[in-house]
Amino acid sequence: MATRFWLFKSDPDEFGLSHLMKCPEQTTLWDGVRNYQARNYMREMKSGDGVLFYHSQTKPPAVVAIAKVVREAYPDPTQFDPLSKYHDAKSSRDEPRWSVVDIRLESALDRAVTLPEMREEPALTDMELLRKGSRLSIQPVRSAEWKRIRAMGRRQAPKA
DNA sequence: GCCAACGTTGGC
DNA sequence: GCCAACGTTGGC
Repeated sequence: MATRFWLFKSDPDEFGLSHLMKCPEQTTLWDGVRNYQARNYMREMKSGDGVLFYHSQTKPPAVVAIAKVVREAYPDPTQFDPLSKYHDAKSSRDEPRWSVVDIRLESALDRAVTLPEMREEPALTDMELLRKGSRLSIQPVRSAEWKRIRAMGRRQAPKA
């Protein structure tokens, strides 16, 4: 199956690129997702899939790094932990409700690709991220969008 | 800080 | 199974 591409939103106040860079092997499990659609996307992911690492709640919000999926979906341990804010009493170990994948940082972009820039980019007009009211924290990204954003993130912003 | 959009919950 | 109420997300 062909490599697929995804966008992961993170709130850098909670867990952003600087946190990911400090993780052992710059790898982390993506825990705490409590939205079924986002969960289902994680369950579709394959090792090697590409990840756009996005900071929300920043001024401006922006894609800041490239990562990749290095472990496919498995149960989110926080759902079983009564002390976790992600604890889910309705989930059971026999039938875990929530999943995680592991992602590893590949590289920070040379320059952040901001949301307003993306809105101005004709090649990106169909992106889920740019849809009004789009709140999904994990979204599929088309191959052409992936390439375009990577190009925009190189040292010099190319002409549109 | 505001508020629109969205998902979830729970009463009926 | 509908839908109003509520909580959350996230850009602005």
